[in-house]
Amino acid sequence: MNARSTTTFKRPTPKRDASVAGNVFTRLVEALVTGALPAGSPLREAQVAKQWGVSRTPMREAVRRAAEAGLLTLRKNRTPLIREFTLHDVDCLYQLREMMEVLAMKQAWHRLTEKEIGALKTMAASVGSTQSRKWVSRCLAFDEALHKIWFDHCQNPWLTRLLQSSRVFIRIFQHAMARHPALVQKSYDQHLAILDALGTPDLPLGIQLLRKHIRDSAIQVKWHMHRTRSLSRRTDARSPRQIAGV
Amino acid sequence: MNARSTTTFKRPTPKRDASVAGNVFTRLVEALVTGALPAGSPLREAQVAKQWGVSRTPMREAVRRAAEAGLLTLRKNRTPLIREFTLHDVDCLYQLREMMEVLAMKQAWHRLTEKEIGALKTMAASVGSTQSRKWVSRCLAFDEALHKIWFDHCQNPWLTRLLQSSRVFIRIFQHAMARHPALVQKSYDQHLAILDALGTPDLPLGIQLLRKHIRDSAIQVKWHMHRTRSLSRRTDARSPRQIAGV
DNA sequence: TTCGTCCAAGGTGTATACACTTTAGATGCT
DNA sequence: AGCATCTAAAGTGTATACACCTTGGACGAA
Repeated sequence: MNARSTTTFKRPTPKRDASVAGNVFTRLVEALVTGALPAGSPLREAQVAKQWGVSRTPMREAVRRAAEAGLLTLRKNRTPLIREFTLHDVDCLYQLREMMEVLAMKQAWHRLTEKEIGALKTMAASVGSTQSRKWVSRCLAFDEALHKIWFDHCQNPWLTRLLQSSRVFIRIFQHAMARHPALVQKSYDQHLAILDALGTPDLPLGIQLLRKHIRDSAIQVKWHMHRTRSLSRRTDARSPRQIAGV
Repeated sequence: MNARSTTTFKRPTPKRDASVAGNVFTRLVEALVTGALPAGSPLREAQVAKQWGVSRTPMREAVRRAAEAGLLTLRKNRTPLIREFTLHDVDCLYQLREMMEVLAMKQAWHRLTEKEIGALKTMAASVGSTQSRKWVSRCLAFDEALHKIWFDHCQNPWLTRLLQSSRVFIRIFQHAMARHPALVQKSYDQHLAILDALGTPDLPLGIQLLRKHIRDSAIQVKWHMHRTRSLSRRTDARSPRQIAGV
């Protein structure tokens, strides 16, 4: 039971965060994003802590942080549940995302340097072919880097923080869809269009493209959610219903 | 922190959280808002916990929550500091506030009922005269209730959460200014104008008034901050060194 | 004096013990 | 069998113990 600190601390070792709590939080978020800890299931902090070889204290801190972020739902004196997102949640979260990212883009637009944009274009060009085994992950990395540009240049650290938090939700929604090349491809194309606009002074175009991209993403997520849930409920595939609108 | 049911602005809300951690967090936020724990000073969790008669565990949870909200700054293995807000922070936070409240108002506009608006008008009329000892607190309560209307009706619980968090900052900024009747009066007047628009279908007018109100508030806060800091610097001639760093 | 070193005090980070609450299964009565 | 009740297991909430880090002052050497 005792992972003796005296014996196992023979060496400072990797220690990225240097804090157990921070590492556990990162690991928890990752588990939630990938579905290793599946939505809807209870999260017993003692059990997971034991499994991960840490005490309850840092585990608890991670759980509370995740709950604060909206990833878990807490009930008094009951074990936390991993949040299941509804279609309405998706609408809400993407509405906020659109609002925040548009503002960030406005603030950042005139501060972007040629060099950074060039780096992104290089990255975009090097995602490789659809066949490549790493194509999807490179597309997602490009996605991340592109959005990060206005996250980081919006000159509003509070907005940056909010955007980063919201990214976790996006990653959760994306994760399940990464298996559908058509969706990834469409997203990539839209990112390319935005990137092309970035160098120009045409901010309204950039905003328009960004809005469209985010709204289309929301629709894709909802379509995918609806489809997989229908499938999981009934074994037979029913006719696809229109769920595009709110 | 517990989101209370709507329409209960009558109740003083004794707020039994039944959880030490929750109560401590509430108390901590209150201390930060009122300045009982002054900005810039270190927050030693063991010390405050002892002072408040609780153990370090719930204290620590409260501290981490407050830090997550942006009220404290954490440094690894060092005692947390109570955040001091800069003029730029004010700009940033009010920019976000404007963005979020405008969206909330848009979403809520057509859902407000005559009854609720009537209740607000009653409340507005009953703030009493400027001379009344409770005038300021009634104005602030009216402020709170008015904004709460679109917080609660925006149909986006994630947005509601963000707005509620941001309210803490506003309260901090307001606190110091509550001693200036002229500022409270101006704010009250603007609130009245918004309330008058609420019943009408003229959403653009409402948004325009709201934007103006928020921007004016930001200016007042910054003006007040600048003024008090200049004063404190001049009178604090004893330690000229600590000013140089700013 | 001035600088460097060492050490103790005080603080955070983590582990563990304990108290209370919830829950599920066994038991007994009808 | 069906239902109420009791009880032990399991889980969260809180307190406390302990390890480590940081800091500031005493002390000695240059």
